[in-house]
Amino acid sequence: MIPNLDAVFAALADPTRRQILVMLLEDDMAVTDVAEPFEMSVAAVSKHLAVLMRAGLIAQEKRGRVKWCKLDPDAMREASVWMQGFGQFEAVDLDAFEAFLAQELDAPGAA
Amino acid sequence: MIPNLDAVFAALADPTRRQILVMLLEDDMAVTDVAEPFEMSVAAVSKHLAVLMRAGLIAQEKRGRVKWCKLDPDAMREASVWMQGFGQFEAVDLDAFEAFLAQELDAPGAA
DNA sequence: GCAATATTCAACCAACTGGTTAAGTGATTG
DNA sequence: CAATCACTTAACCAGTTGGTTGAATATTGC
Repeated sequence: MIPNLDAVFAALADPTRRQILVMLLEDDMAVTDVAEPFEMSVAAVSKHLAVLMRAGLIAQEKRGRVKWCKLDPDAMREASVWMQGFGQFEAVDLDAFEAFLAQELDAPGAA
Repeated sequence: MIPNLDAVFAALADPTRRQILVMLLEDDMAVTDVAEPFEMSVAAVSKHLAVLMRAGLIAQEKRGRVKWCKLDPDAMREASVWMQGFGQFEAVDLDAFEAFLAQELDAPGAA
């Protein structure tokens, strides 16, 4: 799947949406509960969730009349990978970092 | 400095601006040269550069009548740090990763 | 079946975005 | 000095965004 960086970054550019993502980091939530801490209508939050959906940042699953929202970390990871070329780890030896990652992926949790 | 995540992500949401950043990864460039590969006016590119400036993603320095543009990686690093909580390294042992970073920062390039 | 709940849809609005062209501002060069 | 070059600003335009309210659509419980 080609990550739509336009949609991902545009979705992340709004503070309400970023806060929603942080909330979903804690736990999956219903739309109404996502909307609760915000001083805006449920319809507005529903639109924000649609934006996050289109960007692939969250997934939604309808059970009964409740739609559960959960993080979908793939899209953000893709965006993060795109960023890594820009000096994020400039103080770190990149080859060693890649070797570290390879080792971790070979024997996860073995460190 | 508090990174303005709104501005950084909004700036990254446009493909023209991302391409400009990639170009600047190669080398610092004058505004006219940044504009050359794009099928739009220099004025439009100048506006894109202003957006990247406001986001802190690039720096500009005027020498004579030429304004040189260079990457300023701090803002993107801040945004990247924000993202890291969202499962980016979920397949990786995070404690080991932090230890790796600490070691790298102690003895940079010694690996 | 009816009322309440959960969520979205539709229409609307003000503000912002990304582009245009034309004019303005400095710096350089002939 | 005058023309040119590098770049920004201003005014404008169409399309998008982020919010509103009110109606529509399921689903659930009494």
